[in-house]
Amino acid sequence: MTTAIQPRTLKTRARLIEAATAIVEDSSFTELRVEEVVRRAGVAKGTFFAHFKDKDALLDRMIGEIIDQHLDQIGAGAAPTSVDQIMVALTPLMTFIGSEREVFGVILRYSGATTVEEIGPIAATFERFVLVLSDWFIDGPFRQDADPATLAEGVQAFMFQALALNFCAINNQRSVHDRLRPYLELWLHPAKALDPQG
Amino acid sequence: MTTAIQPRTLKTRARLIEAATAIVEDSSFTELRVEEVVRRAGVAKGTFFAHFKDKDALLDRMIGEIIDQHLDQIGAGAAPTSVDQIMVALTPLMTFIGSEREVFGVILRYSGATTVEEIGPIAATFERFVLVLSDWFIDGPFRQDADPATLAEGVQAFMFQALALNFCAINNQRSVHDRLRPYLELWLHPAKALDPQG
DNA sequence: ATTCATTATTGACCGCGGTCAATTTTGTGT
DNA sequence: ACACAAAATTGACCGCGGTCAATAATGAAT
Repeated sequence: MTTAIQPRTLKTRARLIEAATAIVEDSSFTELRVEEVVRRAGVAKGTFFAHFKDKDALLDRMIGEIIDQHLDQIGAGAAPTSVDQIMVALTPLMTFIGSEREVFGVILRYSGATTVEEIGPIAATFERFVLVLSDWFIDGPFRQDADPATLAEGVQAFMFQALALNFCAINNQRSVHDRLRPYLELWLHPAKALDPQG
Repeated sequence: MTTAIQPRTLKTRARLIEAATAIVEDSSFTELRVEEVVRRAGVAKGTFFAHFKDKDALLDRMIGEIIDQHLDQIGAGAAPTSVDQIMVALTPLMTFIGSEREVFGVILRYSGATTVEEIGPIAATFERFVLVLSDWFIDGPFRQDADPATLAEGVQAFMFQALALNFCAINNQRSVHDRLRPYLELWLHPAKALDPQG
């Protein structure tokens, strides 16, 4: 039998990712073209698709890696003790997700996986997001009547709601921050909301 | 000056929409092709793009109309007095949105408008969604410490969260319903959640 | 009826993602 | 060294959304 995976393969894949990264640095995710990637990498078009199922799979990997780096930062800091601190902690990630329509689009498409075996990088980061945030809600100064993971999922939902509305010209006068804060206040401090003194 | 809009125009547009509707009935939104639409309508490809900015604009219109019909139903019924009743009321709309990945995708893309003048049908329905649901939260048996519109936006966010997770193979064992209920319970009945007897 | 500016339609063409049969490269057994 | 099968690469090709200069149809003014 022959070697299952050749060194050549890894080298080519690295070249493709390198080329793609350079393109994003030069312009943006939106303007990334497969034909430009293979041109810079010096390989044929077909080679690209031998390495990535489709263009989105490459973006999935690149964007997933960036999100993971943000989660490293989020997880490394001390657990927030207020909604404001939560928003400060989440800001860099939200800024990235909201930086380009294309990025937001890919994340929305890839937040779900088609089959269990094919859980992509982005989908994985969203599981991780819930794990990281759940820690904040165990014994934190936030509501204790709910499953921490459910609270984390709620924060995720509100984050996307705020970002989606921000991409919408009708109501993008308010910043993502101003939009997210009341959601989180009501979600995480229902008692305080019921009674401002409490 | 000449007539601003010719009868011919309306007729052609109607033929295009008719053809597209027939295709969706025959197959699905996913399999709708512009070339098939113009073939059935008996016009050239360029004509399509003289009537619709792009393919998404047609889908925006078709899907927006369907969502509007669901909102008619939702608005016509009596205001729900429990989370379960809310879910019953929202079920037909959620079933439609979750019926096809393509439908969900178009809605996510078009829930926001690029410019204020270009608020599309789907974006309009989401403003209407908030209006309709806000009515339920004024003087209803739900939390009274929050702006009704904010509560409605929260329901919207959770609806999308539940739908998005449902498209995800990792965790689609739970139904959309089972996923949505705890969110809404915690969102709309924080006091009850704090004290099960209350 | 004829002119003429405006509007609608046409279809060849392009961009770009994605496919696949043919070809080349690679590592292993002899 | 050589043969050979598996793996990697190639590039012509396709599908389909979208463009645009050229052409045709329309209706108002005369």
